Amino acid sequence: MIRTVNINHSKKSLSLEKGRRCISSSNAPALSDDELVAMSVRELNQHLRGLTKEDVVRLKQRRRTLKNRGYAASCRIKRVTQKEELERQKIELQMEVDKLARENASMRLELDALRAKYEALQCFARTVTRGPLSPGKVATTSVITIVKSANHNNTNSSAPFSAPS
Amino acid sequence: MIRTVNINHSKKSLSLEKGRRCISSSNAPALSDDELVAMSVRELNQHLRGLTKEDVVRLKQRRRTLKNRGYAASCRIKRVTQKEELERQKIELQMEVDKLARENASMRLELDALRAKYEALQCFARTVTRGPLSPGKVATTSVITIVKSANHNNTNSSAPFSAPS
DNA sequence: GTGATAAGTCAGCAA
DNA sequence: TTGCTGACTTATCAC
Repeated sequence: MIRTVNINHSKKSLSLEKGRRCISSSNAPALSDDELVAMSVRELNQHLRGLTKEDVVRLKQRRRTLKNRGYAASCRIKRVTQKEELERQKIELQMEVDKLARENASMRLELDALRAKYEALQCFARTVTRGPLSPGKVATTSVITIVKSANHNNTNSSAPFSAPS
Repeated sequence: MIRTVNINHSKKSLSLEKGRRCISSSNAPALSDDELVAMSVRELNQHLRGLTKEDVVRLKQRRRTLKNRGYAASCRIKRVTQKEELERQKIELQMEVDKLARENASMRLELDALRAKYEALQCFARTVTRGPLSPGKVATTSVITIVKSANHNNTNSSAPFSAPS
């Protein structure tokens, strides 16, 4: 749904003279939309001198309408800005989730590896301590074997030296 | 910015008869807005018999305008729905971030504790192996090799049998 | 023709 | 009075 929007929608002049001054029914110079909308109330009152009460009302109404046009525009801009902001925050959060998930995974690996190493060392320590007779070859073999299969067990078996949390 | 909106904005009837049938300039019964907008083209054509070309155009235009009114309404609804959806997703992501961060923190603690335990055990193993008898250099060397492959941590190693965490 | 949407108009609220 | 926003109308686009 791609839409190529014409930028032609803008500035429907409320004065029928395409945004430039003109001579109204009286002798006062009329105002362009831009001038009228940018004018302060005090300035406006000065331009109101010598106009029909009806003309005054009309001019004020035109000013109000022009102002409303601007309000509507800023309202729309605000709306899209807020939406973009929400989307931006969403992307940001998504990236944070990804980052944390990666950290999490790598820590989990590290934890598992360390657990395996710990168990291996613990096994080794056991053999060493309870076998004062022939500690040599048996111990070495044990350690190497365990290390090679070092990924399986998750939690601590109660062991002589361990201090489980 | 809480606004109590009047639900009074609705259903400005394009037919000037407050939404009920009336007798038009010809003898055909006029249609309410709801009827007109819900009507299929075929049904509409049947109601168009015996009307001025001008009336036909007017009726079709009225139908189009009524349709547009509906389109505008669904456009607004869609807009707020999407915004709510974005906010919902944002909250969801935020919760996921929190959850992952908690997991992360607890794993980090666990990791540190395990590292400390590992170091303690390692210390102990070293003393035992190189202590009383000379129990085979091979075993000792093996252990030390494994120890070196452990990613070195800064966590305080304390007494051999202490139970950190 | 039908549906959607940007811009503009108006009503009505809030400050 | 000023600013904002919901509903409506109109113009315009895509299909």
